[in-house]
Amino acid sequence: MKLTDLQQEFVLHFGEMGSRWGINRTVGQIYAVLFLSAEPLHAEQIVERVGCSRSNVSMALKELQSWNLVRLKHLPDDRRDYFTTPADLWEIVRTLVAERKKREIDPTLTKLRELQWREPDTDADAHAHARIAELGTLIELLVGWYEDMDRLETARLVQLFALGARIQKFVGDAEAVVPRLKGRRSAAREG
Amino acid sequence: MKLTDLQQEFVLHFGEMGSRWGINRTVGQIYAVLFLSAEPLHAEQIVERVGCSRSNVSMALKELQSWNLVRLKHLPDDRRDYFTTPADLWEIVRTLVAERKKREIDPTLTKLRELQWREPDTDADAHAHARIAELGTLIELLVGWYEDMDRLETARLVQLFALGARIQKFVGDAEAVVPRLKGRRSAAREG
DNA sequence: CAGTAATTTCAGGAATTTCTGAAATCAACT
DNA sequence: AGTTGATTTCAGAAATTCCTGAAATTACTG
Repeated sequence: MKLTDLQQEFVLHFGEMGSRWGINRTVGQIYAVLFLSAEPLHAEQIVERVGCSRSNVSMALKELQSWNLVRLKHLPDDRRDYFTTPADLWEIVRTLVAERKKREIDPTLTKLRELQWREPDTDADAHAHARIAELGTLIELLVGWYEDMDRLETARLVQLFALGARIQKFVGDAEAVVPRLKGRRSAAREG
Repeated sequence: MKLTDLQQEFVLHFGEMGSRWGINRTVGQIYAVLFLSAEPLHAEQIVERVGCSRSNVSMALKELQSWNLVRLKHLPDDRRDYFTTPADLWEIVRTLVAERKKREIDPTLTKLRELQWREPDTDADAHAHARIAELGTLIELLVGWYEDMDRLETARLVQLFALGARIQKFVGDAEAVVPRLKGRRSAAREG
């Protein structure tokens, strides 16, 4: 089956965006095809739709699997591998964020912590050392927030995002009632 | 001036991470050098520190400027361009998120909206069309939340991130008092 | 305007990434 | 074990990205 114009355009767009998203064109296109398809697809069907070589599809699927972005399925009496993307878009978002964090943030956080152990050698190092520490603290704050959010049920997550800045109002109110909220942070997190 | 071991290691790390972050090694290294430096640096000083060609530094700085990640300074009686990164890390985070959104999200959102106009051609298209619409809605929700957050003062932002999941408690409470919060969303956003 | 210092541009070479077809591997069935 | 069909691996070709040195440009100075 060939793609409709609508689908074609979506697929080509994902291919073009691929490089900005840190994946290559084929991977982007294949993901798009799977994302749009109502049915799981096997490799040969993907070849038809994106028009690249069979081996390229194989490699791209491996890449998508390493990102946990596709699921492998099997049909009865058919030994081919079929692939899909999750129906739930929030699951996709969670996966995407988790994987990007793992690849783009975690190695740096590890390195920053490692560098913080070092005593600053020289005077000029003092500033650099402080800067590294500050960056580490900031990233830890953001990662901690993310981990908190990731634990929430999707319904709750949607609610918070939909609230947007109006969340502030509640926090402001609550702070008046429960002062020194910040001080309680680490204790509360451990629970 | 050569870099200390501490600085060298940080700079090399940023160079290596560059490809995962969608920038090249030189750009990553130069950013790292500027980030650590207590003083603004001119191009020749950067060449000394990262050990690449003068022209490469020029191109990399242009790239960093296109990301708004560096600031240009001038010293009295010195016509060279000096570069720094903002002292405030939250400003850096804001810039980074804004630029990544601009490059990685906005073009796709535009495309999705464009494709939603199209009538689904065939039956198979119906599913694809629905999927595209769903994705558009999700991204709009996330972008709306981001824009809301971006309007907040940094102190407020830090407060919210530090709260993490405990924010939920307040929202839950508030909902009991002000029901049908969701329905009020669009009206409130326009304010 | 000539001279000088700083920066930018750019053609082409180096390095890296992506893609392909052929061969190898794997797994189910006889 | 042998056959068939699906998938993976991999060496090298193709494409892309990155980097350099030389030349051009910009902008200040005397």
